[in-house]
Amino acid sequence: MPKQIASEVEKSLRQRIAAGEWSHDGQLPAERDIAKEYAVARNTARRAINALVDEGVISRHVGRGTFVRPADEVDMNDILQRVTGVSPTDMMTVRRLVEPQAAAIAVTMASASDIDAIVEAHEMAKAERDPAKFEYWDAQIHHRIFKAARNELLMSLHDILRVIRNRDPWIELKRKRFSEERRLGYCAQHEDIVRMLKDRDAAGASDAMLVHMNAIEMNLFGRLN
Amino acid sequence: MPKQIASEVEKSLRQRIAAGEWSHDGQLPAERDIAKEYAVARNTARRAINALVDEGVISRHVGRGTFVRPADEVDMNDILQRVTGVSPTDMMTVRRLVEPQAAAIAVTMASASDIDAIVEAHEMAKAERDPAKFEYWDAQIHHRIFKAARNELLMSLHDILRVIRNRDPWIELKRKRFSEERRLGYCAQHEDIVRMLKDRDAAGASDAMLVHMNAIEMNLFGRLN
DNA sequence: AGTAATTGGCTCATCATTGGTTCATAATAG
DNA sequence: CTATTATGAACCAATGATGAGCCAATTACT
Repeated sequence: MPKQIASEVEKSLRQRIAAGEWSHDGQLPAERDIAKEYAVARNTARRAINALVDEGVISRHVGRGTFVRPADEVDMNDILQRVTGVSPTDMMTVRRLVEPQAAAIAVTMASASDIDAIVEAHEMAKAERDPAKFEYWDAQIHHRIFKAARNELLMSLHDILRVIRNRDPWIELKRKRFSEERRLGYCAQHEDIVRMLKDRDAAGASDAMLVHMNAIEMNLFGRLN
Repeated sequence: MPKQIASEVEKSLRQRIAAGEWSHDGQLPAERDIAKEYAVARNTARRAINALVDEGVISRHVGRGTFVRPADEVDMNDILQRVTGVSPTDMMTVRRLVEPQAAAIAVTMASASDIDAIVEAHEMAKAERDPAKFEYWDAQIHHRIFKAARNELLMSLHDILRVIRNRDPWIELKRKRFSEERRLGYCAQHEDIVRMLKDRDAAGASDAMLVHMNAIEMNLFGRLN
């Protein structure tokens, strides 16, 4: 029964690596030997090893062998830990840095349907007076702009910012500083951004987004940093 | 007797799933085996299973099997999983977007000792001809510039970029495109950046960093995107 | 310097397993 | 009788595992 033997092998290898079995010189046995040890085909062992390589746990070199990679001085988990408690000021600084440029890139990369999707989110936000739902469509506008930039990494970075902003302290902050007046202000700013995107005006989109970021920051802190 | 046998089976399966009978690896027996176990036709077992799939309790995959649906939480780990496979082009786009601005912020936020630390890394890089060690100090320069910007989030984002670039495919790419000539070019560009930082020239630092990013991109791809 | 051995990279044909689908037939409920 | 459900069988398509072979980079040996 072919029940993902590869992932079993992968799990086992990961454990053995973590246990330091090959920490002496960092070299794992040859693929052919690993396959023999687990009594599987070499291709199966390879798939297991591939997963670990993709994860960055090990590295391979033709003619030399497979090696345990020295742990990054900074690993993803540490970053995770740090990033969750980031301050609103830092967040806004980064947003002000990234979002206008993302909008500019979106201008050059977006397809017509990307623009349509952004416009749709904007229309939804305009029509929505309930704070929570407006919040959702607001986030969608920004998300879709990043998506329109067609850069996976950029999108992922934006996702990280979003996740942070959905954490508890942020939700409180946003709720307290929300008003119908401000909602209308945001909508007007979104309108400008969307127009620039439609006009394919990169500099204009970037500027409009910066204005929007500044408005958000003013509303959150009562000042710019 | 055959009256709603399917829904009897469905009920039984639902119970067994809830009881955690297959929670080990989440895999249910093959349809043919379930049918055999309940002594019903495969189609009957299928109808029972269909109901659970429609409910979202389980999911099926041709050639693999039927699985208890893992609770799907879209969180930070998923994002980080995604970013690990990002393309060099996307990476350089983001670096070109972020690093010049980070340099500009660093100009206004850096303490004297922050600048010293950057200068030190630069001196070390200049003195180091071994590719791997130069690579290290090169990374340190950029890292310390981000650190000088004194923004936790910005630093974390940069760390994420670094971790990605320390993955295997990137290491290969960097190694192949490395030469002493290019090392000297990088050093000269670093020199410019450092000078602007010392002079507290934000626009100059940003420009110098952009020049550096473009040089890296040229070396990696032979062109700018 | 040149050669052989080792090692990862890659492709291919093949097989077994598994869900996806259809169909003709039989049994049961209303 | 009619409609629904169950049965049993067959075939399809996707997936994963296998084993074999060859290539290319690197190392080790002569």
